[in-house]
Amino acid sequence: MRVSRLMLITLRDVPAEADIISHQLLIRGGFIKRLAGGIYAYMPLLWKVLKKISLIVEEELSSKGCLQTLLPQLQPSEIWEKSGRWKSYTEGEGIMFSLKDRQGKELGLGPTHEEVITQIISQTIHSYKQLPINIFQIQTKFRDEIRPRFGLMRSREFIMKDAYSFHANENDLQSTYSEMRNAYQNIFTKCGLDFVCVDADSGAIGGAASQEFMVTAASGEDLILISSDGKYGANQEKAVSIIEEGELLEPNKPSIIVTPNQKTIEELCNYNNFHPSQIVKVLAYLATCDDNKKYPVLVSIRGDQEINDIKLSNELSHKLKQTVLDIRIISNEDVQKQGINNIPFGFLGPDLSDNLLVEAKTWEKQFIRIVDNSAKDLKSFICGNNIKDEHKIFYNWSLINTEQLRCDIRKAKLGDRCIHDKTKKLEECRGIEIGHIFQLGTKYSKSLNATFTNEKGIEDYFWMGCYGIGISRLAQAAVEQNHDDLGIIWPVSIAPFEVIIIIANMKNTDQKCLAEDIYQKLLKNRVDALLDDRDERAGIKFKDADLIGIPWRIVAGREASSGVVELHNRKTKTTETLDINSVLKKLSEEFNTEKP
RNA sequence: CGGGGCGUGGCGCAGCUUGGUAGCGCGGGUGCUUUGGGAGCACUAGGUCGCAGGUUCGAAUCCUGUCGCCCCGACCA
Repeated sequence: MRVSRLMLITLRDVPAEADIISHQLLIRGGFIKRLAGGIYAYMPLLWKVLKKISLIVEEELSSKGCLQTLLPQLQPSEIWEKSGRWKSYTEGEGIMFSLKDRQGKELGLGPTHEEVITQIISQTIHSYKQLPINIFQIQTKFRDEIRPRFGLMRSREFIMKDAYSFHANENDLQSTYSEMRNAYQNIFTKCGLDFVCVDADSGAIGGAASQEFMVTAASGEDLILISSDGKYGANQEKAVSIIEEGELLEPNKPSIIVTPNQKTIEELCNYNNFHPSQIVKVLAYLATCDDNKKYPVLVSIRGDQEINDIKLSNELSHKLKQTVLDIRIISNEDVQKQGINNIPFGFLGPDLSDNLLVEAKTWEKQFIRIVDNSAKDLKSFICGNNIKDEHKIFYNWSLINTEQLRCDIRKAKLGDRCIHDKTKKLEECRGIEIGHIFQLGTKYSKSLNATFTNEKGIEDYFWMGCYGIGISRLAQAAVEQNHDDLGIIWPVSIAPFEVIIIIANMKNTDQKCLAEDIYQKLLKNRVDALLDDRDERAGIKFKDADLIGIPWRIVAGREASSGVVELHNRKTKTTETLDINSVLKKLSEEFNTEKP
């Protein structure tokens, strides 16, 4: 390709719309153009990057025996209703774009394809002899994000590779799952990325085991906790740890203390010389569920710890046997709307009476009571007395007369000890999620009634896995991780071009001829070369080459008349002066293509 | 959804307080000079100032509404 025909338009100024470096560089380099919030055009340069990433993915998955397909993006609501996701994906903060056709039939634009593929496989595959199947597509996905941002990192339309596997039993699923994990490691390594694989929450997709692949970067949206020995890594949403030892409250006679206006843990500690770890903090949540009911939830946790809303939501879903659509702290406003005015916020105890809910208009009339291990383990503690300006002290759980569901809903954090080795501590870093693999189990096959005949001749549900890679996000993550003050430094394997040849002065015939000669020979050797033949000054060409991040640069310049050019490496910033044959030889070796 | 900010040629911005129908830099075009790190000079094209009302003799500027974009938050008694 010649730069003169590339519609390359680079910007000198940093665009106002972009906040993080990768987004700025992609716009400045002419890789993307914004059409609307969270909707971008992939310009020719970026499209080449996306195709290279796709090719790496396709080759790796093919080698693992995966099939490629292309599924419909427009999907009928019925299959989503069957799987039970239509409501949670379209209502409230749902992420699915939905519409009605002229018949009034409801349709959605696919944010993911579990329903579609499950339906199709169940109609096609009937016997265990045809299993396992692992099928994938690379396609545009649509998600109506609450807040699109950072360019391709969180957009409403994006390119994703999604794969789905079908198995006769759980063992087979597990072996494909680990094969896919292996494939992902190969893919991201080939893409030249620094990444980690961490345990993850499976979120709205559901299912059992799940892991995420994260490109480490300071601007990452996810917080990751990793053990100092590297053996354990998890998204904070999922992370577990051993809690720090607290300050023991020596058991004594249980009593009531007066704590005027001491509503926060901090105030309580300051006035009474308590340690936060001696207090049971009680928070009131409201969970909105699939059945349209709103459940008040009372959560107890050790005073110095924080609640992980994801874990809490999962525990509630499990207990209520349905999806929790939303979970949030109950506000004063909520309480007033319900016509309940006597909840003594700031002085709540785990045994807050259900009688307070009698007047509630739309809420369930009973608290679901959950206690985190950290609080339940306390032998003697302080907690609210359910009366304004009063706390209990030296209390223990035998004095609390309400049934409590004990579980882990605590947010693991930096410095906590690791489960696998108490001497190791958790460290924090930020990551960009570029891949996610799930063992779905039989969740979708059951809800969509997708069965096959097993070895015994009995109808059985498919065991399923699903595996995603954010192709367009990966491209931007690569930029976030590989740039300098001059611009992008693409990893060679996914660079839009491998080599750029610059003609320093277009009026110099020697330079032009030499550059043209090298260009043709590189193309012949299947090196992906770009020739900057624009009638521009050398400086502009250098700046552009650096900005768009081509890994190798050849300059036909001053010594062109003697057949000598410069070979410059974008990443190492090293330059060699070589004759044309040496350049071709070196690059051919570099890209492992045929010799000239 | 809540809070904050911004909408002025393709891009980045000034002008708005104190109304008098637009300006700077980059970019585009033409010409000359220059030619190894975003050149210089000259000429030139391009905007009814997001949109809709209102106030006024007169609105980019003041008022009301509306739309769009960006940022922060969705944090805990």
